[in-house]
Amino acid sequence: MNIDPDLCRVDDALDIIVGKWKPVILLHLLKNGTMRFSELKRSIPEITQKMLTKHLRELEEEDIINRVVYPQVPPKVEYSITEYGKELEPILVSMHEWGTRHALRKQRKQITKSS
Amino acid sequence: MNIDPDLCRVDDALDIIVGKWKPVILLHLLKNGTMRFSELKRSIPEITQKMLTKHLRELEEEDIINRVVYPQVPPKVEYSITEYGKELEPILVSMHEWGTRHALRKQRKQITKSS
DNA sequence: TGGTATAGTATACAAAAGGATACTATTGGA
DNA sequence: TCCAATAGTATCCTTTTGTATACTATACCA
Repeated sequence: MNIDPDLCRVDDALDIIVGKWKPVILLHLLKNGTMRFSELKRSIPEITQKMLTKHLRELEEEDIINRVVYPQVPPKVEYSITEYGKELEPILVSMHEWGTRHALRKQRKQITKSS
Repeated sequence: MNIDPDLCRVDDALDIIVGKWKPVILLHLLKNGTMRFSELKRSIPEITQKMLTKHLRELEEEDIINRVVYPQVPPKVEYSITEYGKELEPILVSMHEWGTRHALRKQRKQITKSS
């Protein structure tokens, strides 16, 4: 099956997935169901609050995740994948599988090069 | 099936596919088999030579495409997908399909908003 | 003799993405 | 009375990515 390059919609999908922390955010939510902002932050220690907020907002904007604010102090905000967002899972899985093979291949290439 | 976010290899795959013109370059090569530099350039009129060269070099570096130089003047260089690179096709196809649905969804959202 | 074609490089610049750090409001608890 | 916890903003800076434009070598053709 061949995609006509002029009607290519790959970029529409990439726009959603691309972002330094987006895949890992999505995987955490797919794995754990519902998570608070602070739980996500703790699960991805290297991310800054700014980037976490930014990526969550972008994913929410595209209906990939839900954001629920509880009006209490200190604040509580919960994030979860939408049903629509779950349609991304097979793509993430196949990218993870391909990426795993690719990482191994590069590793082998390095070893043969240095020997 | 759940991917452990800490062992996530999605980014390894994204690193290869991401780049403003990479998907469209790959689709052209998947569709047409072998193409010369100038054919690709003509097929993607808005791309600059610099970006075409850069993306082709990066794809070559990762064994996704082959580059064959014919020692003649004016120069002739042919590009084609490697067998390994063809393993990316199912991922591109599913991203294209998801992207198509997503574009339609956004379009519908726009229409209902404006009416 | 000068123009065309090919597959690039080189240089400078603009825009987008990401990072570091400090700051906010509010309430309960020590 | 002061500190901790939560979910953010605001500001400034650096890095990465992409664009614009000019330039190259060489052979063929008119």
